[in-house]
Amino acid sequence: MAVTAQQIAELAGVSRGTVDRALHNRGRVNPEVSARILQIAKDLGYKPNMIGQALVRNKQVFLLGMILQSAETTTMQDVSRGAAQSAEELRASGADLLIKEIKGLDAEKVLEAIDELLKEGVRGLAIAPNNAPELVERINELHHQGIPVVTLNSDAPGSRRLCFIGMDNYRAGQTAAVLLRQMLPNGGKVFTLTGHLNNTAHSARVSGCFEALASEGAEDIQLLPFQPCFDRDDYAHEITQHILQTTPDLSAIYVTANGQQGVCQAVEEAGLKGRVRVIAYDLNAPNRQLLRNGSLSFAIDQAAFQQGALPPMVLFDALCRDKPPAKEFLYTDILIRTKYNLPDPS
Amino acid sequence: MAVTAQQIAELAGVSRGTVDRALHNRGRVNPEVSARILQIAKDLGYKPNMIGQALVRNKQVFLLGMILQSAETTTMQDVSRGAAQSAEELRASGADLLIKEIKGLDAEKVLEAIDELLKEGVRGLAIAPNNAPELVERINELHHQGIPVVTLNSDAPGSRRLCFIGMDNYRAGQTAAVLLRQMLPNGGKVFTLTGHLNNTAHSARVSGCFEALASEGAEDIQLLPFQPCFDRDDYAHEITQHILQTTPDLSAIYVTANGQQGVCQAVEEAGLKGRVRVIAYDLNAPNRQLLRNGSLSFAIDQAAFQQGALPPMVLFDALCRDKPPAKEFLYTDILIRTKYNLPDPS
DNA sequence: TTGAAAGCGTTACCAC
DNA sequence: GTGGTAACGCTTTCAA
Repeated sequence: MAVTAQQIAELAGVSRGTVDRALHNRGRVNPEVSARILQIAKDLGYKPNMIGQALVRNKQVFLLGMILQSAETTTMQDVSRGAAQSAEELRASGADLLIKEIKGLDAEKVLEAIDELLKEGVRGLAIAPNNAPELVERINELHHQGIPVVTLNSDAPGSRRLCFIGMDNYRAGQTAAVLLRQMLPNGGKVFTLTGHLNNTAHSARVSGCFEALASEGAEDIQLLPFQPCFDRDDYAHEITQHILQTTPDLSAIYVTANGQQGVCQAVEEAGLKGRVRVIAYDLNAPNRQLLRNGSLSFAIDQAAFQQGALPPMVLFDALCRDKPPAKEFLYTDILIRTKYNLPDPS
Repeated sequence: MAVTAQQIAELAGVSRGTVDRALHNRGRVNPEVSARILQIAKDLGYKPNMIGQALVRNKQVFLLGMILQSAETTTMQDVSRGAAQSAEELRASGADLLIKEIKGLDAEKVLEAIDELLKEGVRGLAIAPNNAPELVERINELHHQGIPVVTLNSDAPGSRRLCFIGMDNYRAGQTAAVLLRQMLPNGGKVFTLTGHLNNTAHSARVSGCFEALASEGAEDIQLLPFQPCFDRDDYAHEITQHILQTTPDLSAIYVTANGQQGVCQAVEEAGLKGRVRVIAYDLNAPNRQLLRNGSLSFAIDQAAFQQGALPPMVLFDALCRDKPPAKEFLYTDILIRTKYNLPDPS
């Protein structure tokens, strides 16, 4: 049987209440008594019983909050499902998770959501900031108020967030490079289509790929200058049509953001499906379809479920178990998807 | 605030004890009273408080058991880590997990471990049976005794286990086929090296690959007859040496079991590293090294951590929350590894 | 500075 | 069949 606070109290010749105050440095306890209690606790290897703590937490209200932008996307829906699972598990520990979903990208709404959640009394916050530098200051304020913040999916660089949980886009780009290298043993021309030029995730996916190919000495793979399509399929379609005309010996297209449907459509219309290979990101419904019909060779997927499931747990551990995250960057897995290793759509 | 058994008791004009018996069909309660209680509970949407239940479970002893064979392998160590994490989480629900690790494959020791765990009083069992048909009967006995059994990593076909948690090896084979197809756009000769001819996992990996290539109409990929190396690197080395001599235009080697080190060594000795591509299974230390130095193009990895983490949760949900697993086959993810998307070794 | 007691929600046990 | 009571381990509050 595990050691209880009651046993320590008896050994120290004091009451449970005193033991509790001593163990948690709540003050109002004689330093000598406190020292004796701490010593006994250490000797006996006292670990507070999580269920007892949960019971007390439960009778009060212990809230955590999460704010998701682009909630309408497949990726964020997976994130949301992961968060829901953690919420369920946290309920067994006496904590509740409030999730605010925001459609599209809107830093203003995020700031509002933060205020609302604070009003509800959340003790910690998980935010998917998605390249909104205006949030950095707010995150720092929260840190100052003692409200830990975890960023997920995309980071808020320069802020005092507790940690970031998401994919390492640079490594994802390197991974794409390996796939290109394996697909093109004899070299070839590769065109890269990116989303936004000022999006750090998209940029990292490009540079990771380019630099990995360079460092592998893949001179036979010729990288054409990359272009942005602003996440739009119509622009992607137009750009791809043009590239296919001007570069008839194109071997592959690397798409770092949305636009893969426009790309694949243009490739198919040109009768080049299967000959011009396409690599894209994320495992949404269109990409599942494109993988199945062979338009897409590979999709690089982020572990979105994990990105939702981990943050609440990290916040809880930091707040209730005095266990800050092991690392500042908790990178989630980089998943390579083909038509045969698709997980069940959830 | 959530509905409590106490509130139901007051509304029904009975005591908590009666409510408890009624809600859990423990008998010794007037059918009419029981019906009234159940009706009220339903109307109020009563959900038993998990923390209260955990508290009671904790004062008794609630044990689950897990038995792992081949505990010395990297894969099983990952499985073990996953199980340890679940054990930690389950402690917050008042349950304990006992893990028995067995080195190598030994059905006799598994049977002994089952007896030991039963003597300790486990209420459910997770077993990695690894192709030991002699366990089927024992699993059926356990089922008869009301002890649910979950198989993990490998299944016990024909037994009354609650469910299987592990990789779909046939789909993994299909996934390997896609990788081969992508690497060999112009076709080529592929040699398949398997482990044991009577190992269902190895066989499924072979047939999944062969049948996927056939169904894709990949006639330009010529599949040489496969051979077993009995999981031994020395045999694999010898076989590969021979194949490389007799088939100088070999394009790739597909290794479904252990032996990849022998294969890669032979390829390297023949000066064919990078020209003859190799695909292998699992992400152990040697494979990490082989991926890094380019000997291995891809490793197909099973989500071993999950295979350890899920079974205790499934057993707990089935036993304590009356939630049997959603499906008979809970397939874990099929992960494609390259040198750049390796997870941190844990 | 300390102690005593209440309370969280459930289940188990023992009277009746 | 039923109800009352104790118990789990912790935190909190109030009284001393």
